[in-house]
Amino acid sequence: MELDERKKTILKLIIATYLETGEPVGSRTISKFNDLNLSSATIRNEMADLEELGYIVQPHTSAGRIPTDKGYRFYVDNLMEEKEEAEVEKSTLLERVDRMELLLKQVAKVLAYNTNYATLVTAPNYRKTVKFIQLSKVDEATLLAVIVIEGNLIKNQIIPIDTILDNEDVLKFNILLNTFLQGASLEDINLEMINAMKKQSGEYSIILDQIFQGIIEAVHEANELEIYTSGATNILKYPEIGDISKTSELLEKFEDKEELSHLLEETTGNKDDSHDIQVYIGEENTVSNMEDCSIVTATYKMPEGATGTIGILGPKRMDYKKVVSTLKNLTIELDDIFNKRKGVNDDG
Amino acid sequence: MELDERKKTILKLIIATYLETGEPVGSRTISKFNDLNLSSATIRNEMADLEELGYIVQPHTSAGRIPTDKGYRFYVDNLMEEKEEAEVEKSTLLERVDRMELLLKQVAKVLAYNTNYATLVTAPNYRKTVKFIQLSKVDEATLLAVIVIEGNLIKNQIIPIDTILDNEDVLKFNILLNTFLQGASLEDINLEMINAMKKQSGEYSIILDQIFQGIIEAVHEANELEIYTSGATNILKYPEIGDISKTSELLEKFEDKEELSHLLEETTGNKDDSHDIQVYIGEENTVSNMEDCSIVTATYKMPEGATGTIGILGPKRMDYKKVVSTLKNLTIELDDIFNKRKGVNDDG
DNA sequence: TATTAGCACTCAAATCTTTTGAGTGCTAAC
DNA sequence: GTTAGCACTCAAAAGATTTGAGTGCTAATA
Repeated sequence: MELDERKKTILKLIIATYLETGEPVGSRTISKFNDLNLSSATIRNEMADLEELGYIVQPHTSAGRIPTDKGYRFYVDNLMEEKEEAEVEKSTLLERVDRMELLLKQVAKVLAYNTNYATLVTAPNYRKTVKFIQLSKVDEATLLAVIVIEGNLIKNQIIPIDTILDNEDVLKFNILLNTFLQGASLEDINLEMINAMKKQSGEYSIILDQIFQGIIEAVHEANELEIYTSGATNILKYPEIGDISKTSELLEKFEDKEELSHLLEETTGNKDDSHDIQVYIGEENTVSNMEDCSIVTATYKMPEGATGTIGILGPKRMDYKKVVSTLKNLTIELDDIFNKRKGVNDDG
Repeated sequence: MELDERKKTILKLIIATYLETGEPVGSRTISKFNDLNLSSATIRNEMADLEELGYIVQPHTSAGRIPTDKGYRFYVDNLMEEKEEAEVEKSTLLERVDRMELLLKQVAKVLAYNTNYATLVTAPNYRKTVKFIQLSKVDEATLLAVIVIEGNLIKNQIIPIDTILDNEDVLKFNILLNTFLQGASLEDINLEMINAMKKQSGEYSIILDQIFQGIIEAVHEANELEIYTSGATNILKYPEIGDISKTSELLEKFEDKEELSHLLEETTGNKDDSHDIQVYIGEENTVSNMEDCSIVTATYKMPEGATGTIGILGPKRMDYKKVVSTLKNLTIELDDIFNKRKGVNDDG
């Protein structure tokens, strides 16, 4: 059986009403919509069909209907038209920030504030290259290495050393490091490369080993997938997600970057949706404890084709319209910022 | 009426039992302790006295007794002897970290993990002086200022500039900045000082203004009271703290650094306790929504007399013994680290 | 005089019972 | 195909009952 127009209308009304109220929707409620002009009995018949088709379900015999995952899916794919107005207020919220890290933190925050859901943002998976390295003497026993990576990601690393270095030594090391590492991709920087570099330069000393060790650590850190989250406590606002213990587990999961990257991996696999917005409803994602949640992710693009993800985690009964349109606006804004930034760097 | 020994013993047993079970404690339970050899009737009489004195209270007529704030207070001050054993496992948990920021984050984390309460740690209020400043060219339009502060607190600041600088300029600025600012206290670095410095050096340019602006911002940031927290979700584990909405408010408060610094201010005012451990029980702290919580804070010391605070936020029914002893051990360890570090810096 | 056994009493919490009402499916009429 | 009507269902709310841990008081005891 295909869904005819009337069934679609009724399904849409049921889901929209349920999204608003959170209560199972009965036939009487739907029959009251003027433009429908159908009695509750007719609605009941239609509802029985919709239930048979798996779009809605009764929590118990004498209750109204609530959407199934399949119902939500159909709603998101076919029935929901997006809100377009909300654009005005949002565009002012993102301040220009020239450090990617701070920018993405802010994105997560703004989004959580706007939607009242938990949000997560990953840095783009761009090829991270070293802009430059700066080695400085902090005191007799300590060096500081600062590594600036394309996108102004900055890593500081304290390097304890055994030997006292004079400024000339430090300068020499600086030149050595930058000669070899400037422009190098972080993935390429490993022990072998550094060994090669040592050989080629003819330099060798224990100090150099210590310094390289520090650089490797910093590079390793910089190369880790960063995930920025915000609004975790919003999860508490939606009791349907579960009892305290379930919510608590979910919250802990949300604090665990490992788990989150796992989640994002899973939810950004297939890019079949328009505008790169992905909606994962209920059990469509297989992470445990999240079967009562939906996850909406959007992909933003950097000029060189690198992409990052913005995600929203909320209850299945989520305001999909708002979330999708907010995400769209935000990715557009982000694309914009990255492209403008690129422009500044190239032209100015 | 004064508390005689027997009353003290009984009060102690009541509170200790309540801390374990979380259930109101009845006379029968207490009378079963062998070394007491009293009937429940006698205990009842004593309990009636203790209630009249305000140390315990009945949640309802036919229930056992639970401690009042006054009861907890007496327990903490006079009845509780501390656990001393737990030391062994803890001392290995703190890795040596040479950046204060990372160290304090780790302290918060370790403490939360050990106690299952929410924890907060403030950086010490030491006189922050500039160790050195490093200005580097990121690209044509951008400088990076790195400020290293005593205690290896590192601040990075991106400074956009209008004019192209060559390396010589940057070097010149570096020397200028370090000549004037090395060893300066952050509080002293403000616009006036910088203006004076400009005058005295005879340097003047728009670039310098932009650089100084950036430095001032970074200094300002570095000078803010940093609070590191961990284990916020532990709050969810103690249902007695309140229903979801109350817990949620508490959690949000715990994410708000402003609020937390307010809280810490309040709870570290009077230092009358031994070993600088402060216990604030229930309504003893006046922050709203925290009347069902207790806060235990400890003060750690840096060599120059600067101090910082470690705090634990948990339910009134908290394992005070464990918390106090854990905090003591941790402050000792911290004192140790700071003193050793100082040693390294001075001697090696 | 302090302690205790005994007993009637209290009251929250657990359990069971009843009522309510929103909602359904089915049928017969339109 | 639509709808009015009606018997039926069942979760949730409200009410009634039972249970049991705990109390305070009194009178007997050491």
